[in-house]
Amino acid sequence: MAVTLKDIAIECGVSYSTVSKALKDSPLVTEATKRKIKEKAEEMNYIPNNSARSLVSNKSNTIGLIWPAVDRVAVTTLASQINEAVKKAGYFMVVSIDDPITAAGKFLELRFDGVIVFDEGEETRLPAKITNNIPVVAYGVERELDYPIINVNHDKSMQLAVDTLMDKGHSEIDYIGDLETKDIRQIIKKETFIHYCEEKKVNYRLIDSEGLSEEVTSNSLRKFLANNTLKRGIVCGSYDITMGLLHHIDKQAEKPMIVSYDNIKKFDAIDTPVYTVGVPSEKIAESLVQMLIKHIEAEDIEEEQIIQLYPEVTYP
Amino acid sequence: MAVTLKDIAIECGVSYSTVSKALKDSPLVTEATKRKIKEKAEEMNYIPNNSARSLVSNKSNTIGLIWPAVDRVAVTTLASQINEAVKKAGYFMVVSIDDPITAAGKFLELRFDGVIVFDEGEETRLPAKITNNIPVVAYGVERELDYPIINVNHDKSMQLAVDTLMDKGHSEIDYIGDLETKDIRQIIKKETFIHYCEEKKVNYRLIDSEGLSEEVTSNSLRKFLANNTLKRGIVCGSYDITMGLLHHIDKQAEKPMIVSYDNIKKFDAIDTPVYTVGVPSEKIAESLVQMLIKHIEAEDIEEEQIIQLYPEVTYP
DNA sequence: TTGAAAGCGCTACCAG
DNA sequence: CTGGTAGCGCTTTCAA
Repeated sequence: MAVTLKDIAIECGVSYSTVSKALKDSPLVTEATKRKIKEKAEEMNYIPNNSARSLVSNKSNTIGLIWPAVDRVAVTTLASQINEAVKKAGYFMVVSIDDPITAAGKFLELRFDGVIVFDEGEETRLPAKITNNIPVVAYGVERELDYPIINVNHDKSMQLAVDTLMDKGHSEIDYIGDLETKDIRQIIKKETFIHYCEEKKVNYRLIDSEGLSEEVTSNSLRKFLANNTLKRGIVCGSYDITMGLLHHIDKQAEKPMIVSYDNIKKFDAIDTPVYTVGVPSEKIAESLVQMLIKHIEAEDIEEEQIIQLYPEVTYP
Repeated sequence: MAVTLKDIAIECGVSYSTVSKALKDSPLVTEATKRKIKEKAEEMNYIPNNSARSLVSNKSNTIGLIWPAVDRVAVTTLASQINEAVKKAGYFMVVSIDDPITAAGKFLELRFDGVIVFDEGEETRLPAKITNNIPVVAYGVERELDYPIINVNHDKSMQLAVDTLMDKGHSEIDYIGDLETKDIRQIIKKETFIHYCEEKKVNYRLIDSEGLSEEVTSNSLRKFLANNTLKRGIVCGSYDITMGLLHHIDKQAEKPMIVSYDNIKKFDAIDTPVYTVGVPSEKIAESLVQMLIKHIEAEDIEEEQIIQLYPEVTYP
């Protein structure tokens, strides 16, 4: 059915190993034959068979991203940036929104070259059975894993957030975030906020967003605001949470100062200026991909398992 | 490196073709040998090589979803539902956030069994060069394509929206949507709204959301509301646009009646009740996958190229 | 510079 | 019921 090397070889009157070489731009083939073969291939609409290639070369040139929670905006931005970085490295990226173990298993069967996983806790820990067979890099929080993990230091971000507010004279600060959660990132943010405020003698309150999405935050804040008012300095746990908050203060004349976690460009589109803390998402993407490629291309490098990335503050 | 059928065969003292059959649960193998082989395979952590399989059987059991704009909430919901439907059909789904032509080309090289593409206009039209070689189904608007497309009848949805408002006594209606766009879905929604209002002698206004995201909508509305007030009946072009609108009317005591396009469960999470029109996303997913599978499993079925799905109204 | 041939891991067919 | 074997499309030696 589909055009193969052999078909091209016949058309060109050469052997199919020559065609193979020509199409890979091998120096072992004359420019003239190369050109002829390439033209024919194009004309015949040749599409390389990755399965065959992968079978013999043990390389599929594709990497898999495991991303079960498709719907958080900040993560979405990261995914696009990872896609770009992967492309730049000469690979193709594909994402699965299945549960992590299933996805990783399938990636293995498909003989992908590597996988990136958004680490969210125990449910996203990939078993050794899998990670022994394919390079894996995680994005998350510092924890013991048998594959490298990029730590974006949520704690440092929160300290930076509080410092930023204090610098502007705020000594009373509200934290809006997901309080009742098992998501380790959220826990770290909350805990660090508390400890750091105590250390710095800052008056603080914790306000539960009751989840991570904008809608739940907005609803939860409505209830809160029925009997309370917000302080003049606010730390938000994420982009989506900030959006939920903005529902309520959008039309307010006197706006509070908001420092939000998640350092993504998307904040620029918002009308209300918001300070932002976190590792810029391009840096995270760059770092993840570099690490993974290194593991794919060099066999068992003895490397630090935890890569530290440090947050920055941005003001639009 | 990785365990192969041969390795298992040696361990079990059988031929590797027997192992192949046993692992596929073929009736041609005794239960006893089957069990032994399966156990050994498990124990040795055998992972089938999809490349090899695909090479000989011409089947990868995976389908690709092309989804370049990762960040619209309604679409996100659809993607998860497609993933579920694909799984139920015995396939694995993988998504690419690359541009459609690149993605489709890669899917072809990877010898995936089919592709689903979110059709948004000319830039997402897949060339015959590709579609001749792999079954494709699109989700979008009725248009001429050389592969089947699921039409969710945006026009009918808009009529339904206006009817719903009229039923409740509204004779003045605002439409909030992306007005300056090349996205055919947005155009159809807007145009139908206009024509239908004229036909029904409804007083209407068009308000530009200046894009499809919640943020831009919110900003644009802020400007609008500086000099205007909204009518008591509003049609919103999408879930995200509705969210943008809610920024402004959240705290209002007297709420307008909102009918939003996009029929997804997510609306249930919102505090303000919103009427919803559109084809429920589970139905879209189901339909897309069924169609694709049909094309994968039966060769060139002479089939209607356009599948019509009709909208429903929902009130939480 | 080109060609021949082995072999990647697997399925499917045919022989026993 | 089990084994042997051809061959899927390709890369990669090795020979010519």
